[in-house]
Amino acid sequence: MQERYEPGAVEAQAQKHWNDHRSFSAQEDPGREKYYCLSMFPYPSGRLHMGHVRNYTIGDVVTRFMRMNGRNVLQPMGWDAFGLPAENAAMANGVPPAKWTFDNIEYMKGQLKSLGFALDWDRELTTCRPEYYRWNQWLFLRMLEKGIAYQKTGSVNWDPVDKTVLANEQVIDGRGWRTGALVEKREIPMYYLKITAYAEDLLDALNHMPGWPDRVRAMQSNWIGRSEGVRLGFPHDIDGGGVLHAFTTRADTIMGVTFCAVAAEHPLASFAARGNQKLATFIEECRRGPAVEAELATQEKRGMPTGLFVRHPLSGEQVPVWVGNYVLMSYGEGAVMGVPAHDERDFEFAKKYGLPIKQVIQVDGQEYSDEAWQGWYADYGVCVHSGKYDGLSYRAAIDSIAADLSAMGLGEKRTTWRLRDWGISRQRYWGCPIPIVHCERCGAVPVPDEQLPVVLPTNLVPDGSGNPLLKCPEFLKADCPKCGGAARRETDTMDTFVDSSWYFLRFACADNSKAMVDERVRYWLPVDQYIGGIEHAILHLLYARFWTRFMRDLGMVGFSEPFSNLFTQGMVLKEAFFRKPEAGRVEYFDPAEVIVTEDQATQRRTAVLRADGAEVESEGVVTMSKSRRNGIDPQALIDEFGADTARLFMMFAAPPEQSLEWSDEGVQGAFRFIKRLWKAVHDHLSAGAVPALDKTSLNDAQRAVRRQAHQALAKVTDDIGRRRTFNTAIAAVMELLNALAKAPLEAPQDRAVAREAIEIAVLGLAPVIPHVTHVLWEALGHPHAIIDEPWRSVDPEALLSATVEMGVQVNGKMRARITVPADADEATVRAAALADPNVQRFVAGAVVKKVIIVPKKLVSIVV
RNA sequence: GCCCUCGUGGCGGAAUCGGUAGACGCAACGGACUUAAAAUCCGUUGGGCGUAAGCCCAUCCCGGUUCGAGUCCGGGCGAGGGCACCA
Repeated sequence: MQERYEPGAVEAQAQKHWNDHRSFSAQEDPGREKYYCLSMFPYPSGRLHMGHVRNYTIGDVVTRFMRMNGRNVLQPMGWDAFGLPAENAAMANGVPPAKWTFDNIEYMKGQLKSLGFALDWDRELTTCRPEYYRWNQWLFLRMLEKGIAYQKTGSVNWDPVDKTVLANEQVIDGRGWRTGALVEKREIPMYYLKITAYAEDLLDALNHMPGWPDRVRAMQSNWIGRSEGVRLGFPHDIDGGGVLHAFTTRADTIMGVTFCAVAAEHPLASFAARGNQKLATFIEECRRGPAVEAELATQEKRGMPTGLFVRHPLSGEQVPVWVGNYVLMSYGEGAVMGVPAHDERDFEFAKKYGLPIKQVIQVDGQEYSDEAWQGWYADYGVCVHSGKYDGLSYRAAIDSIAADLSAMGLGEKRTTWRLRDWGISRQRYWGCPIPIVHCERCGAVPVPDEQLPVVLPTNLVPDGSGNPLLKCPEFLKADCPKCGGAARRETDTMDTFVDSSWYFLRFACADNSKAMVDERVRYWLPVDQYIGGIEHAILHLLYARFWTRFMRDLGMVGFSEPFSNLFTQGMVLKEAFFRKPEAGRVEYFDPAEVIVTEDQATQRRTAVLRADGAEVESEGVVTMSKSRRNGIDPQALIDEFGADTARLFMMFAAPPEQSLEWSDEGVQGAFRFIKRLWKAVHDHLSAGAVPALDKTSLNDAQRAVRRQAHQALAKVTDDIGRRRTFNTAIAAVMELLNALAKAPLEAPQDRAVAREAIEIAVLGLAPVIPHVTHVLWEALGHPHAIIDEPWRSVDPEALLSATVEMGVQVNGKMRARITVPADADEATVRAAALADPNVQRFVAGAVVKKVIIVPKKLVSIVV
């Protein structure tokens, strides 16, 4: 073999082997246990970013490991190819989104290939192709039939200058990103998917998903947000009389109601606004306010009285009705009962507007006072100043109050969900057309199955002023499927989350032009290991779970959960720098162009731009993104050091589940390690013939090397196979190589032991750095490629050791280390510990009260 | 604001079920090789005290449980992710 490690030649050689042998083309084989390893498919944004490299390397390590462990592995790849960035690029460059997208796919596919991922490219799919998205349309029609898809109005961000709908991302400080115009909200008809019909199923199943991280299940559970409470009615005589409904989880505080607050969109608000100009203006302001929940929740709480009153259902007292900007029309009843004494938001609201505060819950005997209030007012306690309910605790009070309300017909227990139905209509061009035709006579008519797919034209270039489909007569013109008359095609397209809600099924049968899924789905699905960014913990994963359930109910798939095991990788972060001019938009700068200095004396960090020497501000260490210009291009890394170094570095720098702060240092270290591995194999082979290992004749030093090798193998196997902590697996092999460098190599059995250790090191790293290990394995004289080699099992005999080292604590402080025979009994260990001179110093003259022995680890002596 | 996660040397991180804190790597420093540099190899490296044996301090902060806490519990501070039209 060559003495020098040359990544270019090595990687070409390995990749050629995999191509020539079609190594990663997966075949259904009922006789073999399958393993479906899937990484979230990329949006073809132009080039791979570090998040991709991290994601796909994790998947590839798992794939190659499972394959070496005998499983029939499928690892496919595709493109999440519809989306907003393509339209933005089109506007900037005048290129149709389709061309931009396909060019990006071609480039990124080349990048993925150069990284040596074990992908089955025969199953590649692209969501912007009609062969794929026709099934979005087909299933949408099934949803319409089942009442799971339906139409209702929803509100959108409207840019009055460009006369177009904006995504939340395109609204900056309440203004359109291109025009700077104040964004308005508009109510328009949209299609919704009734995910709430599956809320209970989606929630309950979370308890039976051991392969998912707790944090993701917790996030989904909170998102679905089941709450048990009471729906109350406040009767009134307004507008002919009626009942104002409000939902509460704290019915025990009902006697503390001093006002009611309704959302700006609530009918009572609209009623009161007639003839009240000030109120109408206020409601209009609320409507214009933020649509994003994070902004809604942090904005100042404001309100205005409607001048209307409702009656308290139990006391009959008059309760004023206010409009509050913190009340959400989309949750519960769009109205809340205001109990300032026992709800933080109500408290703030009441303080601001001078509304009365009435304590009705007592916690640990505390009485209301302005100063002492915060910190316990929302706690559970017993009812006070509540008439017949006095003295009742939370549960008892709710039961009693709900029963009384129910008897009066003014309330009942009810479960409310935070989850809302999924609005999928997008007023955009580059997405899957919604298969609907609008007919003057027949209304909205679904496109019949035999007319699918409704094909999106690929030659349009959006200009920022509305959906270009509206100006495309070839697309717009249609015949009504019902009456045959002239009709207009729906121009809204589907949310791109629809595309990604079922692509994992399609990889099993990407070539089927007759059906959405087929029997191959039964073999491959569910996905055994799904890998993707933590940022998808809620939306994408929840939508996919919902979509799968709908297909299950149609009998198309035989399972409810599409992903048996989920691995959420951390984000790749880097510091971002920006300037915000007095007027105008924030401008970000490439970190490579920023010089950061730290003043030792003042501890003050300053960052200046290389170009003009003036200061820039730091946004902190945040996700790499195009908009922040803080991304590092992995291609430079690959070009300079090769794919193996890029892969090794990404896997070694941090545990894959944690966020990873990018640093340029360390890449050299990864490269250096591969060179050392290469040299170790080269030197070993150059040293001459290696005899067969004779386990019975080994001396202590040889046994020690063997033990270390098999300990490393055990750790690598567990770290990759179970724990997915690739960083520690790599560290274990590094330790082995360090030990080997110091081991004697004179005797023939020295070399035999070294050969075994080297092969373990090469095999153990094969999933991480597949190219170099491919070439090294061949150099070691093996007839099969390493990718076809079975994983090795640990020799338990090799792990045996005659002695162990144990720590000795006296009163909880570490005082000595002792070496005892591995099979020593407790009495022996105890005696050895007490005999240690340093232990004696601390024990002498005291009474030994207790000795705790943790076998092979620790002795704890209490005196 | 709400939900979730994280916080350990100069830096990335290790310590897997409450049991020897700092594995492995980076950086730095010292040395070898070299005319020199790069590359490579060897060594040192949490802080303080001590000639040494060793001792004290140390896992964001405060408190608790325990023979024993980086790990568990309560409270705080800081950072990151998500918040429904970015993907």
